[in-house]
Amino acid sequence: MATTAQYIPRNNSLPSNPLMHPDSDRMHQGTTYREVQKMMHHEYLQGLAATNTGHPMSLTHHQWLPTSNTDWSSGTHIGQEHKASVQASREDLSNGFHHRSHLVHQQAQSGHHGSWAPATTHHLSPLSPASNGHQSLVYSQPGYTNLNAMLSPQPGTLHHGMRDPLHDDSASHDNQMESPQQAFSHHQDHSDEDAPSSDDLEQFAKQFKQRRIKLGFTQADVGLALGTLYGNVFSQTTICRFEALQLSFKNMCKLKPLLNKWLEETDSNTGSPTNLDKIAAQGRKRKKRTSIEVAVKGALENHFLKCPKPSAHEISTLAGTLQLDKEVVRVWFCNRRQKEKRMTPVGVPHPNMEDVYSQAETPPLHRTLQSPVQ
DNA sequence: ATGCATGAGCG
DNA sequence: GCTCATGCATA
Repeated sequence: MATTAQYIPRNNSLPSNPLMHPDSDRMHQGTTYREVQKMMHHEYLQGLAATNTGHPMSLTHHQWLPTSNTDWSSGTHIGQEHKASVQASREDLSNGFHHRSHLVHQQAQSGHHGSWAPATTHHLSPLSPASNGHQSLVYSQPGYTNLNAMLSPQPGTLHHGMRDPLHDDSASHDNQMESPQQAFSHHQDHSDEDAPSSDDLEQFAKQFKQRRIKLGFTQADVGLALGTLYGNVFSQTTICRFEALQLSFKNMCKLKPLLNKWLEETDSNTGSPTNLDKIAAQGRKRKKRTSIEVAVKGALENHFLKCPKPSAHEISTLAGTLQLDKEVVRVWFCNRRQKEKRMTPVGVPHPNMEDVYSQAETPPLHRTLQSPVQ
């Protein structure tokens, strides 16, 4: 029953009601982003400018598309004054050379003030008693990279290496990496928010989650709060993925400052009212989620292993064979590829176990650590 | 927590 | 048509 289905009847709330305007997170006119802008310098935002300049309005009208012409897409929204803004970084700053440069376990800050640098080794009791509150809940950034450290990872620390830049071409020859960023030599300027390392992110995500829970917020709350505080609303999904390191490195970098800010703010004024102003439901029409059978999924997986990027023709063929819609297959591959690019690639539950690769034939995966989730 | 989906931006 | 950020809907 990989049946897909029709459109969703779900909700017919109406469009014309400007009051609750659901989405809005997609069209934002920059407002607060200056805030973010300074936080994350360069490229992350460059795509920003082009926010809602002009959408080609779906060239492809899928049947399931909107009947409701509603909001989304038709600008007007009530802005609550803040409304999103950032979102930027849409494009893959292929020129953005420096991301991933962090991969080099530059657990920098060798000598001095090694805040939480050494990663995974000492962050065990992060949730310090709220009593002291300040102190170092505010995760400071590494600030600068110690070149020396970069070049020589300590023997004991080279554990995970998430998506490496060089990809083992063992199986995939096609993968065109976006950019050849060379790890070093990226000047790290001052500011305060510089490119965090993978370890930084992992650490932060972990602590973030702990604090969040301790403070009694759900992932959805946080997503909403970010909207009210900084103008960027995020869904529960995104927060969840952030905590689980299931976003791309770049995306993690982008979100971190925001979440960090929320964290600071939130635990500084403890007991403050939970800004829960739910925004109501959405009115977007979406194709109903296709449920692909396990067997079929297996087949897709196999194809993926052989060829992560099938041609259009290949997709149709496959679609025909599997009795799926071509579009569904195409999207499946896109999603599958995207998963592979996350900080925590597909199935890599345990950080430890260094011996797995002895017999495992894990494809293009490089294990990463990702620890127990919740 | 995750699977499938949408859409901007970019060739 | 792809990548990438993001999210609705669902398991």
